[in-house]
Amino acid sequence: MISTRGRYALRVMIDIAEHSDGSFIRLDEIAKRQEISEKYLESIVVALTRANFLLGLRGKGGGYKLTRLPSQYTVKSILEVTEGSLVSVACLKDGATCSRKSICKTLPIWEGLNKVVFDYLEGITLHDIIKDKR
Amino acid sequence: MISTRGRYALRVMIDIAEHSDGSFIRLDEIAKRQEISEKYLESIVVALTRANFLLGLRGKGGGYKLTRLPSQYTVKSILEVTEGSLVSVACLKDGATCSRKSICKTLPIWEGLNKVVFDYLEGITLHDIIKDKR
DNA sequence: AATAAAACCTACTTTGTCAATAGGTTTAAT
DNA sequence: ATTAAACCTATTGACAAAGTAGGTTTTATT
Repeated sequence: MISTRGRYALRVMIDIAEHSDGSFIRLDEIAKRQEISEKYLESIVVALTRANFLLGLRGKGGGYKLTRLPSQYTVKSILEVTEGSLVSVACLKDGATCSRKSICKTLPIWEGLNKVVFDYLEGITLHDIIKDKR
Repeated sequence: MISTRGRYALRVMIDIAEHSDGSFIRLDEIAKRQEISEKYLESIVVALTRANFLLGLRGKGGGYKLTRLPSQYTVKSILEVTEGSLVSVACLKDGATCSRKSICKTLPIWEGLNKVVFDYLEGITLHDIIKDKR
């Protein structure tokens, strides 16, 4: 299940990619366009900035812009930065330890599911999403 | 994200499919083999029984058995019965209403994700899981 | 230098769901 | 009559998601 955090993050990235003409874009503009609470967006954008997905400029005339080309952002990377692990099942989380791991008949199913999801989300970039519009 | 409910349900179904010789299998045996709280399993098995995935027999000598062949249960169907909607994103839930639906650039992505997940889980049956063992 | 506008930071609250537990009731075989 | 099983109802505790509130720092402009 992908939460609002990740979904909003993707919408922000798309919004910036679409409206970017080299200058910085203010968060309140994005919030208005996307009809999302600016305060909530703040916490999401922080994650994107810390991961160097966005460059933030403070003060008057400030805002955000992309640090790379739209084709360099996969949907998967954006979701991972904002949601943490994208893994579909607790058994596959990083520190997960399970005594039945070696005998579990369902584990391979979850690994397969994971792969299918990852491959799909890795195959889509910001560029793919905005290309028809701009 | 698939929760313990659905994952346990799948393990129960596999367990019954593997140990079934036509007779009923007691829940406390399953719970012991699978190392899952019997009480918790109860609430899960109720859902499977109500959906006619299992047949329950009360009283001495009672237990559970499958109502169909293992090849007739897809992983998707088992998860859906126990987890409710398997949908990966709230926007796609049944009653979901969103004013941005028609203009949303991310919606097609979630629809695609859904399809990928559904197709994968629909392609695996109980029989596929147990076939090498029995 | 003062001011305004923007990002940035910290903490809190509310809500809801998951996971599990507890204790009792009904049914069926012996 | 007794025992063993499924079945039913209610409750709890923990945790995370979603959002809110209020203040601090940085930068451009006047």
